[in-house]
Amino acid sequence: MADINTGPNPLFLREDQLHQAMELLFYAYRDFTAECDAMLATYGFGRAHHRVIYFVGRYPNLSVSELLRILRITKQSLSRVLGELVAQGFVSSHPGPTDRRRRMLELTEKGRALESRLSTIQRSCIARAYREAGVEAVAGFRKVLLGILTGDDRKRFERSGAAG
Amino acid sequence: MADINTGPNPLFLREDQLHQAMELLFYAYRDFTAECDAMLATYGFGRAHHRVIYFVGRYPNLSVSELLRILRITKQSLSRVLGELVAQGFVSSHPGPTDRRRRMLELTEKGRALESRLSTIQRSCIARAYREAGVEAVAGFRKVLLGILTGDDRKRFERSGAAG
DNA sequence: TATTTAAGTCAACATGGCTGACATAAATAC
DNA sequence: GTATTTATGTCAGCCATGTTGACTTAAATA
Repeated sequence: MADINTGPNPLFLREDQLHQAMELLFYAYRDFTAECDAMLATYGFGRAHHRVIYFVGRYPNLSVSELLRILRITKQSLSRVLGELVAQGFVSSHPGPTDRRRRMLELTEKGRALESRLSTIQRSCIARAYREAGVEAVAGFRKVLLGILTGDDRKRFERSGAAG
Repeated sequence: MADINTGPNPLFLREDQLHQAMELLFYAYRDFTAECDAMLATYGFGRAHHRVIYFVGRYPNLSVSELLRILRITKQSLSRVLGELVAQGFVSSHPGPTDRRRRMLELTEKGRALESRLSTIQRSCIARAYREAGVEAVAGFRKVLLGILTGDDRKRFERSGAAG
């Protein structure tokens, strides 16, 4: 079997590159979440709480059903973590102005403080990688990740200008 | 530190771009794993089994402790899934030639078949994204992901030429 | 021979997914 | 105006996969 790296077999090289990409994604996700997980643990929270805090912070007045669609989990699963966050005053939940069945979710002051601490950790992680990799690398990074997305999320990103 | 964006408000844009990167990583990981999870379920396996199959396939004769270091889980956690895979004949485990305490893990024929099916799914996902994004984008993608890695894994990748 | 190392095992527990069934209130259709 | 659908919440239980702590065994090594 041919050499993995600098062989004269471009097809095999491609296979190996794809394999490496899969692995990189695993390692990157693992390392990207590790620090926040440790921080969250000091609050008695887990990664699931982080996701809720993140998306509610990013899209204020998100409804429960929209959050469910983003996270792709069941409402029973969400209910557990969201319930804790609301009960402990990190997230507020109010009836929507037009449709009063919908709950408008928002971060409270307390929630924003936690979100900020978590964001700082992850931003510094991404910022460091961006700085080291350079501008063109960043554009490529975003482009490839976008290509992996399958659903509506992709369109949302493309609209918001992330593809550039 | 070089500017990442060239806008009228580089600081704000940068913040937003970093936020978007975090979100992209979440969506990409979610979509990247979804199809395999469904396939694994038909075998009664989960994502944890996939990781073991993947790394044992990629690094034949891996020892248990090396696998633990890669996955960053406890041996008790690993033992559950690895035990199932060995018991059901997907992975073989033999004493090492020099140090007989070490177990050399390998995929069996059956294991390679499953690994192949899973790889096909993920490779096509990455391959599509690569194809759409282009060669330079791919190099940037790998470069940024590498920058996110914190431990030894990074060195291993750089040695193996993944930095492009 | 004593110690360390690699691996395995048992028990108990936490997190965060899942399904199914059911309740309530508000919007909407007929 | 009643019937239905929709958004949300809740209870109960199950499963996958992570954790800690304690202990065992066999092999390598000091």
